[in-house]
Amino acid sequence: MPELDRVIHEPARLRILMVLSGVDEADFNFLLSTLGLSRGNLSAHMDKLEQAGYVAIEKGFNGKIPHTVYRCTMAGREALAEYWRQLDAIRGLSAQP
Amino acid sequence: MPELDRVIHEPARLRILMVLSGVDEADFNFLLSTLGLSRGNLSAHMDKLEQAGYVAIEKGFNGKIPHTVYRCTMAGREALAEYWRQLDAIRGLSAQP
DNA sequence: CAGACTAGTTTGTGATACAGACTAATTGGC
DNA sequence: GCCAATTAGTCTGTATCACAAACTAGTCTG
Repeated sequence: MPELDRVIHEPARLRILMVLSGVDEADFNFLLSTLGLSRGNLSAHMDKLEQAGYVAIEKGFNGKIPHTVYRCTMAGREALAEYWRQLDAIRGLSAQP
Repeated sequence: MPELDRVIHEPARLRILMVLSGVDEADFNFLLSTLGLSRGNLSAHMDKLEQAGYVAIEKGFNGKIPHTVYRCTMAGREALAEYWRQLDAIRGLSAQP
């Protein structure tokens, strides 16, 4: 029985990964406004994604204010592809005459 | 921002609904062996699905032993279809050159 | 009658999504 | 210079929830 990756399965993180996988890099505020999460929530999700090795976090400064940039790793892209495969498998679970 | 139906989004329940939507009716043990859940877990999920109005539960007896049959309701089928639509929307979130 | 099995349900627990409080630094008004 | 407000995140408290183990109710076997 194939199991869905719970790190990716969470809707907020799924959206984050989908956005990141299409965009090369994104900063905190971009994701914040794109996804409509609270800051605390976004921060927590990015932590999880980093711990899973799915995103890389680069902390720096934009002039004098802190600025964090997120990037989807190769492992993240692969896990995401695998996730969609598993979901397709489930989707095929119903239809047969 | 379209939100995924959390009742359906849980992998165990998604599988339950996919099976039920393709099968007209199924009993406890069939789902148990098909999905490989614990009895407690399956029972709890079926409760949730019933409370959401996605499955109908019919309790009866098979001879003298209790026998419960589950059926996917129309609302369940619609919610499931809507769920896949939302997921497709998310899936289209990344890809464009 | 005692022990084992069947079909579920209830309960306890550990994990976790989310938001609101908090920190640290910067900028603007007076 | 100083107070307030803003920015960029992080930390903490809470309420939910998936899961399994224990339990219930009743049946069957020896």
